[in-house]
Amino acid sequence: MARTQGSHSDITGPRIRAAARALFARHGYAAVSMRQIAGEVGVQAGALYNYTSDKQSLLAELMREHMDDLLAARAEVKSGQLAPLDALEGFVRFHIGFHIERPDEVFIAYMELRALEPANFAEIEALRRQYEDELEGILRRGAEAGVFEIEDAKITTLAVIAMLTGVNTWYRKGGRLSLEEVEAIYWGMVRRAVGA
Amino acid sequence: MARTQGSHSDITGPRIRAAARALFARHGYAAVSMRQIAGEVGVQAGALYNYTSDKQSLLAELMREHMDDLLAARAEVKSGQLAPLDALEGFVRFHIGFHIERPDEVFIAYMELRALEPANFAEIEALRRQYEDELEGILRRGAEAGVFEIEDAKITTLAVIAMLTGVNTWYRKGGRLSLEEVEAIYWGMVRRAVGA
DNA sequence: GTTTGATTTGAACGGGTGTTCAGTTAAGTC
DNA sequence: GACTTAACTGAACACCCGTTCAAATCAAAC
Repeated sequence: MARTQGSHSDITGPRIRAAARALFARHGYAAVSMRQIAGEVGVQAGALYNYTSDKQSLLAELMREHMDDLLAARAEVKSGQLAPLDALEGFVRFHIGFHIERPDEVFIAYMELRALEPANFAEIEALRRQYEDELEGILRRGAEAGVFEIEDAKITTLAVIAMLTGVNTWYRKGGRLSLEEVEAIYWGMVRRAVGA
Repeated sequence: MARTQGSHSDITGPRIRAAARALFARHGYAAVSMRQIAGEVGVQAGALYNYTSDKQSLLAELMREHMDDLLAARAEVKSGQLAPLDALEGFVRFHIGFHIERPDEVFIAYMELRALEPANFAEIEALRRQYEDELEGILRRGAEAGVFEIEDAKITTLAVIAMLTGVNTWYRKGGRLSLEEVEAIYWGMVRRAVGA
């Protein structure tokens, strides 16, 4: 056989990315083979190369797509027009809500950075920096306005993001707490941590 | 040739563990081959099997050693005799100090859990739970005594640990801040986060 | 100085790796 | 219905994987 019945790039392409995403998240980039991904899709390994130039690009594209989604979703929030405290609350709730919906993407974005070749790493890292800069801006504005009490804006930014992203290590849908409750708990901790 | 001059298990054994630790931390367990580890030590791959039964055990032993060190070091602190606020400050400073000195071990312990076979995973996870339980105990004691204001002890525990461990993602020796300054900044954030 | 035991080599094992590509078949077009 | 193009197979490529083991050599003990 060669081309299979019902085959179409609009179907196979997304299925390949979905399989790669799930497998990379569960086992790690290096531990997943192209044949495993292909097997999950129900296709031979060679067929993957109609959709990606190589394994590295497959990973890099998944990461770039995730970071683009993140920045695009965040860009819809006009936090500059809000008071620092409201802007910070918005950021905390946005971060938790967005990340909780995409556990696989988040896991890959944080765990597989070292698997990226230098050029891809620089690109993804720049996008991440861009996201962090938004939180840092909010913190600086609040500190200048005297509503936040922080020792170091840069470190507070990293500490808050580390704390928030940690949600993904334990949160499971249908668990003890609803998304709203989780957001409220973390917002309480962040608000107090910045002295507001 | 066979046995090489000056070879001795007291020397080769630690060198193998050190090489594995460094390589696993930098590239990840799955991406590192036994031949790479052997090459770093200056030995053939077969020689590694005088020191470990297989690759998986090499990883598991590194992790267990790290967790044992962590728990042993922590056991020297008698936090139960301290007031909750002092106990919490001690925990925060201990965690940062201990983790900052062992970036490779910490990286492996957090990133390679998924590379562990079920039995090894359960063992390491139990040790980690043990460590987290200590912080949770401090938080519960403080909450009952009315000196902490927290919504959920379990989640606060995980949030604080995620925040503290995040130090390892950016801290570099000889950087802008001293260990003492870093500890002070994080202690400030944690103290406020728990409402004290 | 000989013997014993510890340590390493080097080759081999079976199998898996990412990637390429000629050949084949289905889908879409006129 | 003939033709083009899109999609996929299956085999092959060169190489790397973890692990084993007889043979060789060094260190230590007597």
